[in-house]
Amino acid sequence: MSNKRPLVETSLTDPIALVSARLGPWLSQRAGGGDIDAVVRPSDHADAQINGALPLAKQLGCNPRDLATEIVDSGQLADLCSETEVAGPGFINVTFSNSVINSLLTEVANDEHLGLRQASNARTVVVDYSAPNVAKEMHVGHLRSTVIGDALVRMYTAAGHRVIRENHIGDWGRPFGMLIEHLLDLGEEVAASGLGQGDLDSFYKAANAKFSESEEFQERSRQRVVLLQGGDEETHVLWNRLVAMSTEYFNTVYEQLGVLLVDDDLMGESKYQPLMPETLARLEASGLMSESEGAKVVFPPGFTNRDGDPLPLIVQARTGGFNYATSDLACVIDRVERLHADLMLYVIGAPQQQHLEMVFAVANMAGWMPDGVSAIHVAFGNVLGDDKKMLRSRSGESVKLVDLLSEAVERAASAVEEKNPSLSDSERADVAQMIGIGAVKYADLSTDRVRDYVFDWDRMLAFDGNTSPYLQYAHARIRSIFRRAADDQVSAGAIAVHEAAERALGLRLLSYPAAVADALESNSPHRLCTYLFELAQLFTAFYEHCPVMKSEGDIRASRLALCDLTARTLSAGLDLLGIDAPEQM
RNA sequence: GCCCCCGUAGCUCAGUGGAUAGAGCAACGGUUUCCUAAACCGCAGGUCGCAGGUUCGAGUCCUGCCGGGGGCGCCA
Repeated sequence: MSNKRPLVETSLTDPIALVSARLGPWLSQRAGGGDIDAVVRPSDHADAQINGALPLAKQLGCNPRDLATEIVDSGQLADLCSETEVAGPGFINVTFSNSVINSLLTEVANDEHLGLRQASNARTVVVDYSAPNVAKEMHVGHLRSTVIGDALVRMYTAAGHRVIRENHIGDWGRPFGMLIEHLLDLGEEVAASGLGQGDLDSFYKAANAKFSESEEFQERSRQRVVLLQGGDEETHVLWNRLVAMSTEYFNTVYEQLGVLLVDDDLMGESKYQPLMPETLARLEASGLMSESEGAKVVFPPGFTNRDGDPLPLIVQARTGGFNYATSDLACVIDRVERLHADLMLYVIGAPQQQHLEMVFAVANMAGWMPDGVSAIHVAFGNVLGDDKKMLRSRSGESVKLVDLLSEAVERAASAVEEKNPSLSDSERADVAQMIGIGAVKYADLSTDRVRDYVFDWDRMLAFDGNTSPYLQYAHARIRSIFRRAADDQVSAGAIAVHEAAERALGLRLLSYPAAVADALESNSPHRLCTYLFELAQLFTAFYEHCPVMKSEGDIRASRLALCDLTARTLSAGLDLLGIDAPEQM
């Protein structure tokens, strides 16, 4: 039961949710018990359609149209709907009454959360995302994890949950012997000037090249790993330098990208090292662990290798070393027992699926994930170039994230310069930052995350279509109305929809909490993107057909209020995606 | 060989077991003394990869194929 708690509290201002809540108990009583979903959905045929009569009629063995009629005649909908009609095999098409829409809109307009309620049963959600490697460049592969994770953090927080961000950086393991030796060879100051300025690739590559060329360097590196793992003080000082230089660099990227990650969120591989022996001991004690080919392993059922034999999760290598399976298991223990996580999200690429399934399976077998605790792999696909292959730079290397972001801002700046020359240099720079970064993020968030997507500058920066600039522009247009309205001493008032375009816009505004819920429940930010795009389209239709400043009295006050609510909804929705909404552009 | 993911309009993508599968872009045709035309309206465009099955009802669920991508023991 505990894991059936809704992640987003049912909206009290969404008429679809109200109808659903109203009919649920009635249907349940009619069916003689059990939870019955009225299956209320937005409809092309009316404001909404109720589909629940069909499956229930089947269950009760009665005629679906008769049951639909019975539902209509029950009077349950009388105060919410101005029209109800039984259609087809047993659908009920409903039209919400304008007075209900008006009062709900006025209520939402006065709610700083726009109808989104705080979870009454807040969960503790750990979000594992970004995870760059120390002394290695951040590339487009980190973009997806960082951007999707950031959006999820913002959405869960907005829904009232306690969210713990964890940046599981790669700061431990075999390569660090080599990296520390290279640091010593270069001298710390030289290394600092390179790493600090974001030239991580050449540092790593140089170390790697030396490693493959020089046996002497290899030997030093091996010894250095031993020193590092043995807790040698001088080695740890050097290692700390290396980590600090990298994380400082990561922070500049996070700042440019506008994500919430800070140093307090760092929870690298190294942090779990001390927990590994105990993790192993607990596996041993549980009787799950066995030995295979010299390694300590656990065989979770249902996984097989190339030859069809059981596939082990290796928790201790033949050499005695721990690996990422061990640390991921230690991670589960830490998150459940120290952080008291209810829900653990792993924003990690799709190729890791089997590994994570095995880790979760073993953690479950060991009893480390009790009832009510769940772990979800929030998987994502690749970023592709226009050749439909993994995005690469012209030289064939992976694209540095910083280069990609600065190009986005440059492209946005020239677009803004062309379209709005009246902005000052500093205004243009600010706006270009919001548009450029927003475009990159939105392109990443607006399609189903599990699919690959094609990275296309022209499409993501277009001011038409399902893009961030389009949404930002819709917002900026509304804000410009209020700059003028301020001069006229007019203000927003109670909302009363009359025209079809007003009504359609108003209804969509009321479904903002449902859109957030949809996105959250499937950990799919693109559902929120789709909602915001449709909202922006409905706004432009409204703005086309319904004069705002040129209307008068209550109508103008109502339309101004609709404009204001739309701007706030766009801004809030974009904010949940980690995207800024400029006042002008 | 086994397992996972993806396949929807020319292109990029939405689509919660519900009615006639929708947007955007591109193309075509319109709208401009009008609040930001960076817009809007219209028109066209589909064997939802293929074949079975479950269901009152399948793009959606199940099975098998085809095509693309990925994974499959001591790196993370």
